[in-house]
Amino acid sequence: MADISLTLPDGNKRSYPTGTTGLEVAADISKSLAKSAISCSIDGAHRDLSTVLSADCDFAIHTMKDDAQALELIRHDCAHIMARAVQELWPDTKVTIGPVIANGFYYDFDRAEAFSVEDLAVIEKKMREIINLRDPVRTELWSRERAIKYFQNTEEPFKIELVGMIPKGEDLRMYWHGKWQDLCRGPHLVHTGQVPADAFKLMSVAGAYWRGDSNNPMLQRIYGVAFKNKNDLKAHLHMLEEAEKRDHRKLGREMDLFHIQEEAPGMVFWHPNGWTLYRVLQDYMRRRQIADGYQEINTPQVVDRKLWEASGHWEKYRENMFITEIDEEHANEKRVNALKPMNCPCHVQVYNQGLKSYRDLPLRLAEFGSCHRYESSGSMHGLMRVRGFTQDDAHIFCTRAQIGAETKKFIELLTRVYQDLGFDKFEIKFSTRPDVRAGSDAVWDQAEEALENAIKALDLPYETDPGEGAFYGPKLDFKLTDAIGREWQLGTFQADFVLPERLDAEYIGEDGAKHTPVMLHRATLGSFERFLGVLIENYAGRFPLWLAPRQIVVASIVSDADDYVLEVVAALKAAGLRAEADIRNEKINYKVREHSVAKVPVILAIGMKEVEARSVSMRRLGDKGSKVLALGEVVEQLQAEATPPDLR
RNA sequence: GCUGCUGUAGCUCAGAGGUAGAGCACUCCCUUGGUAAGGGAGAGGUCGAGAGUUCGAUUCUCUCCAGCAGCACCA
Repeated sequence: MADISLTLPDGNKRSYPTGTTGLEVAADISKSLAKSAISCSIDGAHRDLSTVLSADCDFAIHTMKDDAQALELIRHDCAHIMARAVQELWPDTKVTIGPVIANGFYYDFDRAEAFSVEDLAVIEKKMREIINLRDPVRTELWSRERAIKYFQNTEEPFKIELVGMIPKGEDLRMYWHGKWQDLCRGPHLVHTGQVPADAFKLMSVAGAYWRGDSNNPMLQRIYGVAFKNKNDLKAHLHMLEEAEKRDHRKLGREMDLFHIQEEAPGMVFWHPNGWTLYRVLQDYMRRRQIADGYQEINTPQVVDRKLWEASGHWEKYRENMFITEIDEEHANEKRVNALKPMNCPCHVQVYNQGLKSYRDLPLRLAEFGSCHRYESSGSMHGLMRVRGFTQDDAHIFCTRAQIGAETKKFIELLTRVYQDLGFDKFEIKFSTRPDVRAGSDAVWDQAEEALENAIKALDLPYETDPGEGAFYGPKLDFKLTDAIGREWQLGTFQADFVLPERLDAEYIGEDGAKHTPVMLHRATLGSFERFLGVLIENYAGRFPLWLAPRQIVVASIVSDADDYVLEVVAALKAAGLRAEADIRNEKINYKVREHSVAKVPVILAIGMKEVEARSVSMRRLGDKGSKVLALGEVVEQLQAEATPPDLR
């Protein structure tokens, strides 16, 4: 048999007879390597050690020290071991798929009875038993027919469907550990004992549609996390606990920012603290936008269906709209109105008042527009996904030639705003023309080029999402990652060739003829609600002074200091700071603790020493100690710090 | 919308077929204490809503509403 040549990662070459397996190579290199090996890479592709080598290649043996490969295998094998455990415990369960995901894995099952949280512990126990068996993992290539026949016998309808989905000509691979068998592309570990028995945990059960389609039956998905060792698992669970602590819903309650109640699902009741935060952010955005050439407007929230029919929303978006019908008893005429789900049609109405010249363009109309959308009940989530919200919306009416400059201008604004608010990193997604679209290819060419060139000119990284643009134009989406690692699409920038035409927007060009302007829909924060949710989690409630709803509490240590406390509060307020007095009959320890828990950034403690010296003892949130400073000095320092970034 | 779970005092949660309990918060009293909980007393609940079973339901059953996790959705 002819030899094949393997190039190892260190550059050395070794020759073996064709038909040698990865494991045999490992054994040939060293006995200990054979023992610690978990998988191999053949020309960069991750494979089982049992893979038969049949050609010259770059070859590498992986051990548990190779994080990427080790974690992939551990998690994937965990999914299989879980599936086996479940089928051993409840043989009537049908298996489907079980992929690796961030930090772990899941497996989707079909079973008449629901898995309970208590079942998870039972399954975990069974999984440990399987791991302890150290069952060797065996694999074979099967023909399509044989696989289908097998799954018909074992009554696994989902697996039969999967076989049907695998492209013709591709091999089907079967895996076994013990008697348990599954269709899988692999690779897998050498034996079940290689999965660390103390580094995985089953986390939750939830429904998931078969193949992600809501027309399909719902399966039961069990989620698990798995790591290389117990410490990594512990660290991950700890991270989850920390993430839970900064959940904006929890902080919203603790910091008395807002609440949502049954009578108005998905609508926010802002409390004084939360509304202060909201207003500080809104005032900041308003200044930034006006400085950038926007004009602020305000448009109606309840608008006759005729406008929504004209804009196309009635046809395309009706199921997400709140419709209001006027009570016939009180109306002469029956009208059907909708709460606006978007501001754009109203903005065109403002644009349409009076004839516009090309000299008026670009015309930037901004509105903190209150919108309502009927979101499905299961999709709502605190402030992140609500039914009533306010966008920092604006529409730029411009010529096609102006798209590029406006794009660049907007991205610059957005970058500055995100930086000011503590987000240094965001991703840009550039979505190009979909198959079904309005407008000529020439117009799309021009718009796509304008958007892309703007990103390039600013030297920002972006990724292109071909075909994901709206039917009316290409778009840019701006995504932030929050503290819990979730990605939120906040900012957006969309070119629109359709709506201005539908709603008869026009301008007189240099040539004296009427033209249709391009409309650029854009939002920086997206909605105040969602953005504040992200902001709360990003700062874990510990806002920089300029954003903090409660900035300073001045607390007396003894009641003889109360008058001076009130004087200090007055001085701080006069300097435009948000300050409160705490002259309750409580110990300073108690006051410090309470205001620290409430995440007030600055506590000024006042005892008789401070009264006499006309000073204050300043404690910053999170600090252990305090600093004594002259009153005037503190006012000046805090005032500077509390100045919004755009006014510094 | 779908699957599962949950809904008891302002908050976090315990509880049982015979109309309820803890801690914190709140009110009052004592305490004037120097940087993350001083002590005592008191008040506070139609046990998410409706229907059914039962002598009796907050507890069991059903329906609805809301929340949570995930899925689907987010033109």
